[in-house]
Amino acid sequence: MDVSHLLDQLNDAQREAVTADEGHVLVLAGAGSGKTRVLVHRIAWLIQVHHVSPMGLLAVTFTNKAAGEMRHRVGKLLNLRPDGLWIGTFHGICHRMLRMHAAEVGLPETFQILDSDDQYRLIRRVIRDMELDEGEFPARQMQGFINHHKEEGRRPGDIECFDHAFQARQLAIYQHYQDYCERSGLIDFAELLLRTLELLRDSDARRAHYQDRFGHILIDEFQDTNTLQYALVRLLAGSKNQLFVVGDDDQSIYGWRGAKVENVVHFDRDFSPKVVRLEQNYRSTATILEAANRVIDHNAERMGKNLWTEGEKGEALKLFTAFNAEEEAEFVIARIQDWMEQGGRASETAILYRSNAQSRLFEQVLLREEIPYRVYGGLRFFERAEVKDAMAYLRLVHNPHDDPAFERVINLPARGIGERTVALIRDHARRQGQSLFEAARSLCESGGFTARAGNAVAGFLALIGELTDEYGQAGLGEAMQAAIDRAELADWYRSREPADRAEAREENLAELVRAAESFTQPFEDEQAGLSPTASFLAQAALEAGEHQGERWQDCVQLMTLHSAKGLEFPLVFMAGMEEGLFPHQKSAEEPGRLAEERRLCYVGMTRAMQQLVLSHAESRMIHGQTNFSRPSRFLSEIPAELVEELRPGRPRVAPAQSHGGAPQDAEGLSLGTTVRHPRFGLGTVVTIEGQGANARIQINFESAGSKWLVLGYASLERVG
DNA sequence: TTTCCAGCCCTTTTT
DNA sequence: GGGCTGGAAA
Repeated sequence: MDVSHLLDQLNDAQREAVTADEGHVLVLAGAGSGKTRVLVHRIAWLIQVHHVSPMGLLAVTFTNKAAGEMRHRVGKLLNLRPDGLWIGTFHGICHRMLRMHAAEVGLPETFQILDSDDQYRLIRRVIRDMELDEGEFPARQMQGFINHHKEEGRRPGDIECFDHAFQARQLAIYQHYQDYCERSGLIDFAELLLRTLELLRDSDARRAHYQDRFGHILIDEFQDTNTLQYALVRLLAGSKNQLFVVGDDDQSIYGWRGAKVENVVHFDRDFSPKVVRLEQNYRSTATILEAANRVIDHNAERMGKNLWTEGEKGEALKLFTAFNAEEEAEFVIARIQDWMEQGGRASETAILYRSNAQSRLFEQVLLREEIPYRVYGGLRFFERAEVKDAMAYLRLVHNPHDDPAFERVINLPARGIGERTVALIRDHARRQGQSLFEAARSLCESGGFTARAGNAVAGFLALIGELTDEYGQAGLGEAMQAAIDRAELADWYRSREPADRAEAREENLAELVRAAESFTQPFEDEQAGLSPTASFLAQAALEAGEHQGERWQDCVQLMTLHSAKGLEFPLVFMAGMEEGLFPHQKSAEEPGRLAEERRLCYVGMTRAMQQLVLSHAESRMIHGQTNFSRPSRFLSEIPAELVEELRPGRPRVAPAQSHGGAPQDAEGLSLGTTVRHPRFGLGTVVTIEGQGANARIQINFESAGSKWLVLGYASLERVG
């Protein structure tokens, strides 16, 4: 068989990884070195050359987006849909296994996944039920405590308690929370993994089954695996299956949420894999790579890697020092306008920052300049309050014992069921070991409520009952619509929120109905015996959807450095390069955390394809107070010869001109000249950088403010 | 029961 | 500076 199409487009190192024979493989894949390509081609290679059945392959990624892309690319390369091939996230794959063996792991058929918000609310509920001080045991912190232990594979009984009253209470909260989940058929994200691990560990039959099935296991972003995930991988691998692991220790930026870079080293030790390094970069200019390499060099304990490229040297990095954060934002947006003036697209530019709060200033300027932009982060579709409200009704129809769903909508919209009444239901439920739904019903029947509350609760129960009865014949979309209509959710938002806010919520509800209507159950879910509703609910929890709908628009991309991982842009800005902000204050003290900040810097720098612009402000408002800070230490780790410093804003001659060149170009523009621009009108030349058609000049326009323009493109007319 | 305001917190995020 | 929470007032 001709397999040249699988190898043609690969370089030597990539080919070595793709065609590796027997044994495990560890691919250390630098940024922009084509790791997804290697994974995709490896899968195709195994299927077409080694005739491995797609059924015998398991490919694991960290995000649904990555899984989707891999699935798509494998299909395209093989020119068919590889049915039976399991490609998914750790959580998605564990979920599927648990559905197939629900009874065996002690879960009801209708078990529901708790997302972090559900989990947080439930933990807060538990703490209140236990009558503990919420100041001493903040729910956020307890959520961290529980998830941390679960991710290390520890049940409450596995945690050593040194007879500390405080520690004992923390454990009690974990235990109560867990009991609550068991009772209501709920499972949080970490539990998906832990339950699966226990299933494979404790059941010889199941372990044997999956070990026999998956002869080849491929894992992406291995540096992001946590303890539980690595344990799962080891269990699934057994003694004979082949692991193909791709990762980059230099891009490990999630240590703070339990990821263990050490797993890369442990893998090397535990499995003695063939190690392949992908160091040729296909993304950035040589200058950008050199700068990034030099920064990451300051980290100790690296596995060692040096990115190189056959491509252009490219321009020097730019460094801008702003007086304050406002000026920094003005500068960045002016450079983007400049880029667009020259024919660049807004979507080719990204503004990266360390913390979300930094986006505000950029948004203000972008809004004023009427440049479309998109901010990553924030709430995603299925995390929006109105969507969760409507989904809670569907959850109750699917499983009335879903207490978090019950709590969410028992009085939403307000139907006169207050805290006292709900407390009564909770209390009854706890004493009877029932769900809130059952407790409410039995209290209704036994007349345990006041007349007023009783009517209200009966009304709510009847509503759920009606929806349940009708749902039998209806499709998912109709059921969703019915729930929204009957509950009168839209009226509720309209009655208590400003019109634009309420309208946005209504639009989201309409979108939710559309999503339900067009939902097609994944083939694998159907095989695992899930009902379409169960599939839909699970997917909403596991895959919360897009941050914002308008992807299509050509707009500037704003995001944190963390969310930029895996992406690339021709023009990248890294803003807020200041000590205290980046590296962040809270990470600066510990060497390990500082190293992670430096990796974050490396990740940011390697996003840039053509141009990288770094900026810092001498002062900025943080928490309502003006802070003064020094430039980030990472800036000083970049060799000076790779950086061009810009200091516009101050009326000062640019460096290029101080070397004797006349501060004037062929068209006779000089500082102070008045010019006319077709769009921006009249303005005064403030700064000139460079010469000839490539010269960049800053002009203070009378009405449009300060702009940076490239002389060759700007069609300026000299006035007077 | 609902609504409003003062006081609290404040790094990064996917599942 | 701004978003969320909980306690106090209507």
